[in-house]
Amino acid sequence: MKSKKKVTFADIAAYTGFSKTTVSRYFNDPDSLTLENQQKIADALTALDYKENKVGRILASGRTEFVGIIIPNLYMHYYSEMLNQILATYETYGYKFLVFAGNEKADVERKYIEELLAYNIEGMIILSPTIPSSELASYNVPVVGIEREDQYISSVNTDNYMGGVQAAGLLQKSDCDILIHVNGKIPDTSPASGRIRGFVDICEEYHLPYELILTDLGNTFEENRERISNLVDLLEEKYPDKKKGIFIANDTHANVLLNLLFQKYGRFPDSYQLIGFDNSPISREAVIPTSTVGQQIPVIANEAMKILSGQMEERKKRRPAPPKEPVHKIIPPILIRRETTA
Amino acid sequence: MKSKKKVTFADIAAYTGFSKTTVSRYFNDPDSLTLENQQKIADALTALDYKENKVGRILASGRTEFVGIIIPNLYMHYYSEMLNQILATYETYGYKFLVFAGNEKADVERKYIEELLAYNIEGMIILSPTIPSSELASYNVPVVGIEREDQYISSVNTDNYMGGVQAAGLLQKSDCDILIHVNGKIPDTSPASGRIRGFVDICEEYHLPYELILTDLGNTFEENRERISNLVDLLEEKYPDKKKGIFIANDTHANVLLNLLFQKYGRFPDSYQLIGFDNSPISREAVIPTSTVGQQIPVIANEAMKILSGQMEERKKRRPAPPKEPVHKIIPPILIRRETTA
DNA sequence: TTGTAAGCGTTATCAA
DNA sequence: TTGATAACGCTTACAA
Repeated sequence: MKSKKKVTFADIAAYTGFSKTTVSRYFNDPDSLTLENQQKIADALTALDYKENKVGRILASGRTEFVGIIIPNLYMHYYSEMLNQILATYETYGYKFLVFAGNEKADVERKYIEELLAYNIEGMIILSPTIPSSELASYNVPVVGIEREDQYISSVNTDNYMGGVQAAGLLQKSDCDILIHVNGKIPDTSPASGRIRGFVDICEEYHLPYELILTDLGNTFEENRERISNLVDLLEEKYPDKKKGIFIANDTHANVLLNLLFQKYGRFPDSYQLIGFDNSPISREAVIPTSTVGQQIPVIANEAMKILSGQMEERKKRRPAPPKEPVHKIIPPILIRRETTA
Repeated sequence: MKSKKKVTFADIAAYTGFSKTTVSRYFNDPDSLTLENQQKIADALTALDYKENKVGRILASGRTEFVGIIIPNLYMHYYSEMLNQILATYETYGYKFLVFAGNEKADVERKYIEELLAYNIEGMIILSPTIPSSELASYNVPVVGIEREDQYISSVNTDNYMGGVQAAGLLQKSDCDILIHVNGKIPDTSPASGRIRGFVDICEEYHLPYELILTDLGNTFEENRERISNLVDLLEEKYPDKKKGIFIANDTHANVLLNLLFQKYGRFPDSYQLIGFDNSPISREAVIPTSTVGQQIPVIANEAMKILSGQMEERKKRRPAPPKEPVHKIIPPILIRRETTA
């Protein structure tokens, strides 16, 4: 509405009679000015309604305080909640976030990374599984991956193995006749594959009858629904009089399964036990609150930024320590018992 | 891994024998160079492995191609999906997004806006209802609001009035004895208040018996659940033998209500009809697919960027047109009939 | 079609 | 404790 031109250090300098340098110091090392002069500059700042311009600062100092985020999408609760928690670290670490949703297309994500680099981002957090960590590492910028393949980059992951152990253990306690783990076809390099190993190890250790159903459950809700419906038919045919303990890949799928059972029986039948993964909102909001292996998303988000910020700060030092080996932080899951298990 | 120092236009200029200006022109107006020289520069670029640095460009040109987004949170589907769709406009408009989740605290959001301004963002999209549009307008940057008070800023909103009309119309068709609209206490300035007016107008026009229940339903799932449970008790007491047609504030609340009924009756009872608002994923993933007044989120996101980009481009012109009156775009909702209405 | 030179708003270096 | 001056990497008149 009012002033067209922006107020700069030069204006403040002219107004106060100091040099631009002194004005700069007021911001970056105020103790090096006398209190009196600090006050003079402070007054000028308000008198002229100075607004800081970080672009000049970036150019001169090379520090953008930008962190790039590549996320597969935001319609899955897991990702949106993770992004939410990462954004919240702004209060702690002060880094701003440039966010791209890559939709798991490698070339698209590559383009986004180029773009991020052009803005001199200081680091990246990668949730998308698409681009191999070897390539990410070659960009020569601190990178932290979350729940993705992480051989050549630092990462924060849920202890998926323990999650599988917890799930199998819970089903064991509820006297199931047969334990079933339903999941997609997960590559061994993905942290999520640990869930399967944890589940199997417990079943083997305690000689529990179990079955692994590793099959693509589809990418849309309709596909999920149809395939899980088929699964239910299959299980009821194969184990008609048995109590079935099901550990399913995530809470969204658990919800689909639960709804199918409810529609069929009007309640959650005694012949089933069910446990999901993630502790997504849907697990609480389902027709019956669903048991789940909970990921500690706020903890994961904070650890990721802690590691990243450590690496970014290291780089800014006059004589940075040589880049260390990638750090891999494992966060334990929290078993959440609700109404779909005894 | 390799080069420490970055390659700049000066390096390209030295390598090719051209000036920095010519190199710059290669990027911004390539046709002004001979094809031969274009090739020379292109070769140098790859030979030296040049990576663009947009910070210099921003400083010199004043154009950041940044758009700031202030969003209340990401755990509500509506917001995360809207953000998803806004991010997707990058492919069309090329603007990058700096995202903050403000959690509806006015002073926090103000701080974020200051921060955004310091990075010379060219425009803002505001989803948060917290800061009055009069204040947003005073920042002197193009602003588009979405589903919030918008007197002094441009905006894109769902046609909430029509949504209320559609909901009441659908309930009317299914022969309900009493129509009930459940909503929070919405200020008249919020676009969402139109839903109430649309609902009431139809009821009045067709002389349908109706009741308005405008009460705070709480901010957490547990609060929602308790208050909606009380609501059900109330309704069953007040209208024991009547067919109740309920239009409720949003799909999350509709889901809570639906689950309560299912737990009570083992199915969706004939004495109810139910319609929500938004077309959130939960409306499809509920125990019974739920009817809803659908918001066209991708359309809204695109319109918002269209309006914003128009205003931003206008500002860049040599002689910008005087800032016009705020534009208010209304997007019709789409009635989605599923299994909770006849 | 190409070049010169002056910025853009800070910070960094060296001197005073 | 303060200041002059030179970057930072690019764009943009204006000239040639």
